[in-house]
Amino acid sequence: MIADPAVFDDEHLPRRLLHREAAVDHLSRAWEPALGGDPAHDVLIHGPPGVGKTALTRHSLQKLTGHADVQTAHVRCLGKTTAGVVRSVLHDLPGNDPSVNVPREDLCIQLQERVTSPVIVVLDEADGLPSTDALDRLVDVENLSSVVICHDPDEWLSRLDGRLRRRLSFAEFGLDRYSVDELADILEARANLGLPSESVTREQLEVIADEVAGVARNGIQALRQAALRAEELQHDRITDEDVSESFERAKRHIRELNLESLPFHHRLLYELIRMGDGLEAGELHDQYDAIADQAYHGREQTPISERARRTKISKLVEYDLIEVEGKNRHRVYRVCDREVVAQILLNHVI
DNA sequence: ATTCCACGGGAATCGGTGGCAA
DNA sequence: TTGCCACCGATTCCCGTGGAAT
Repeated sequence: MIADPAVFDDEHLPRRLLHREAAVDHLSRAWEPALGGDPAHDVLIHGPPGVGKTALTRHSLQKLTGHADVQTAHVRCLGKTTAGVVRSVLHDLPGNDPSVNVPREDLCIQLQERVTSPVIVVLDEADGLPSTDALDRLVDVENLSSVVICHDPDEWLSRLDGRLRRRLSFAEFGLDRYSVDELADILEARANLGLPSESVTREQLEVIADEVAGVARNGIQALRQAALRAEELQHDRITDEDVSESFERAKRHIRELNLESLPFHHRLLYELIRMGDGLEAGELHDQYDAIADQAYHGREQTPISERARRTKISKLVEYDLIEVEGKNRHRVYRVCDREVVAQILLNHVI
C-alpha cells in the first residue's frame, strides 16, 4: 500500500509548499539582501506546533542557498544552553567541531572568526531556551542573521531588550493552523506521492484534516497509520475504519517512539506506573525501592533518589506518556495508554 | 492551628571528556 | 606522560510551598 514511506517522514520536504505562499514571500523579502552578499534581515516566525514553521523555513532556505552564497545553520534549541546553541551553529558551518571543553566565551570568538560571509541561523523551538543570551551572542556576530521560531511571540519579545526586539519585529509573522480544506490539499499531495492512486478519497482526507484540527504533522501521521492499517488488513484501498482507527494508532506510535527514546530510569518508572494503573507517589517510591536492586542488576546505571525520580516523572508527563490526577500527597500517576509498553524485562522482578 | 507529605526550584557536587602546559 | 583546568549532563542535597488530614 505505501509506495514511498519517506513521504510520511517528519523531515520530508515537499517540492512545493501549499497554502504558505504569503509566508514564503515574506521570507524571501527578508532575505533579499543576502542575494547581494549583504546580511539578511532577522525574522521571527510564530504559531502553534505542527503548522509547518520548520518546514517553511527549511524549504525557503533550501531555495535561497540554491542561488545565493549563503551558509545556514539549523539549531533545535529545546534544552540547549547558550554554549550548546553556539556549538550547534559551529557544527553546521564548515570547519571542525570545537572539543567539548571549550569555554563558552571561546566558542563565541570562534563563531565571530568563522562567519565571514552572510550566514542565516535558525533558532527552532526558541521557547525552549532558558534565556535569550544565546540570541544576544548570535546577533553580535557581523554578517549573521537569525530566524527565531517560537510559539508565543509576545512572551518571546518581552524577554528581549529594546534593540533586539526592534531587530526581530522588523520581519515578524505568524502561521495559523490550516483550514480543513487546506490541510486536505496537503494530505492529498502526500497521498499522490506516497500511495497508489485512488487509495484514499478526498472525503477521508477531509475527515483526517478535521480530526487533527489543522495540525499538519498529526494529519500526515494519521494518514500514514491509516495506510499501514490498510496494508496489514490487505485492503486494496483505505477504508473509513482505517481512517477512524488511525488517530489512536498515530498517537500510540508517537508515544512508543517517545518512550523508547528515554533512558532506563524513565522506562522503569513508566512500567511501574503502568502496572500499578493508578499509583500514589508513596506507593510508587516503595515499589521502586523494592525492585531497584534487581531491576538495575547488570546495568551501568544505578537506582536514583526520590528527587531524581520526580524529575523523570515530569519528563514522562511532558512527553504525554503519563498523567497526574489530584494534588499534593494525593496525586495519582497513571499511564495515558496502557497498550504502550516499555520494552524492558520486569516480569521476573515483580 | 498544626502536622504531614510530595512537589519542584536552585545550588552544590560528581564523573567523564579533552585540551594544554610542564 | 602527568597533572590541571574547564566544560557539561546528571544527580543529590536542601528547602520553601501549599493543600489535605488531624
